[in-house]
Amino acid sequence: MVKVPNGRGTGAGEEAILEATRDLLAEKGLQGLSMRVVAERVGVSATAIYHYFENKDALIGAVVQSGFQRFGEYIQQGMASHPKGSIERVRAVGEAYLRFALENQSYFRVLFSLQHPHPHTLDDLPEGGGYGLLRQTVVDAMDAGTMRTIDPDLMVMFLWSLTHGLLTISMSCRIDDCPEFGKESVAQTPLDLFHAFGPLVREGITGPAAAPAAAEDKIVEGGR
Amino acid sequence: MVKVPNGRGTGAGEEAILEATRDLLAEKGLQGLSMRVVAERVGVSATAIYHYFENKDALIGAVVQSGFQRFGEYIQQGMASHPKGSIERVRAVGEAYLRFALENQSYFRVLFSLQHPHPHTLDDLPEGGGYGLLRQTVVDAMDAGTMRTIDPDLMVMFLWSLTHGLLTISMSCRIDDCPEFGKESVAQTPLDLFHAFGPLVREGITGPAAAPAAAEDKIVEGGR
DNA sequence: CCGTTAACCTAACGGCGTTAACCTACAAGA
DNA sequence: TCTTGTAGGTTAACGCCGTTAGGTTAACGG
Repeated sequence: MVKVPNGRGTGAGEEAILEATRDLLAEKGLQGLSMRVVAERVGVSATAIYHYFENKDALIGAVVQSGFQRFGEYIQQGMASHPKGSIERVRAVGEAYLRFALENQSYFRVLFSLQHPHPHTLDDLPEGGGYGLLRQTVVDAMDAGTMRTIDPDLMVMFLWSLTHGLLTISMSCRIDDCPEFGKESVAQTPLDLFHAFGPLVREGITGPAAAPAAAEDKIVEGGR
Repeated sequence: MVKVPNGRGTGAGEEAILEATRDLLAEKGLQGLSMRVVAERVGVSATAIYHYFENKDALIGAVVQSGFQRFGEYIQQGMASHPKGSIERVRAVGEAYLRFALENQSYFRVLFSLQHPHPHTLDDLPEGGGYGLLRQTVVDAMDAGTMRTIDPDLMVMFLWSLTHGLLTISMSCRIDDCPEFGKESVAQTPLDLFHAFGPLVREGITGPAAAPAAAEDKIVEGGR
């Protein structure tokens, strides 16, 4: 049998449920997401969902999967904007990471929730949850000589940690109504901070290359 | 009136409730924490808690506060182990951060939850949630010349992001049953990774201070 | 002794995830 | 054509949950 369209009811089946769940997640966040509310939006009773998903966790898990899919698209788009092997491409991947998180905050909060770690491993995610893409970008840059050649996995973890940490710290403060997080002297938005990190990432925290002379009074770096 | 010990019952009041909540959080995590369970452990009815805390959120908020207190103690202990102004002290603060997170995982997951950001700003936390301590450490290092002199808040955000990101990425994978996260070639535990980051943090991702003539190489970045 | 009040209690409400049991339209096989 | 299987639902209910309302008790201050 080849899955005939619809026996009867109103709901368009699994995809309709997923879509409603995605929308509700984006609108109300994880708190405002209950089986009954999802069902109401789809136009079925709450228990109908259990014909498609084992339980609420599985439903959210499916949404998480598609969230990582979209995440991967952001990353790939970032990569496409700069030539292979360039350090700019590496930075663009980071920027895409930021863009995804900021434009899909409710998603991001669930994908990287500290509470119920959903997929459990990187390997059962599309593109390894973006890991594979970033890794390839890093390897290319090393091959091209634009980046120090070390264990690529170490480099990936370094860049990923930095970017992810920046985001999660920002979001722990509700990002918008937390003016204290970015102090006056420093860039305010995560994206500004990300750019301001540039010299530190390239040259390290001890100082540029060798010459302290290069470090005139304030390197604060305007960013854009 | 000066708060006479106990009118009557068994429970030792507010502190008993807090202690039970802390314990349950450490044992079962946030999921396993309900008003009724807390009450049962204390030996009172669920509604008794509402005489001390406005609601569940307030209760957890109080626990979060004391969690940050303990967090600050870890940081201070890390600082105390190395001389002021040394780069080792900066690293020790990061290590203390890791130690706290790994030894108090359930706590950490709540303190930095992406779901319900509890304290909302750094300023109404003891020690600014550790920010103040790290900042002082950084300023000392800059004064001593062991660290590049830039906007200290920028430096703090850099170091904090890196460490925090490393932790949250690890913990998104349940840390223990996620062997994939640390690939074979790379250090396995977050602490190992933290140490492995050392050269990258000090010298940057472009390479060790080999590059002599300042920045002709690939400093294309800068802005845009 | 009396009033106040802190520190509890029980009962209940509405919402949650989930299970059990039932229904019904349709496709396919006999 | 009739039977049967099944996909796609339904309602009712269970046991949790956070929270509210309202009552009770015991110690204290005056």
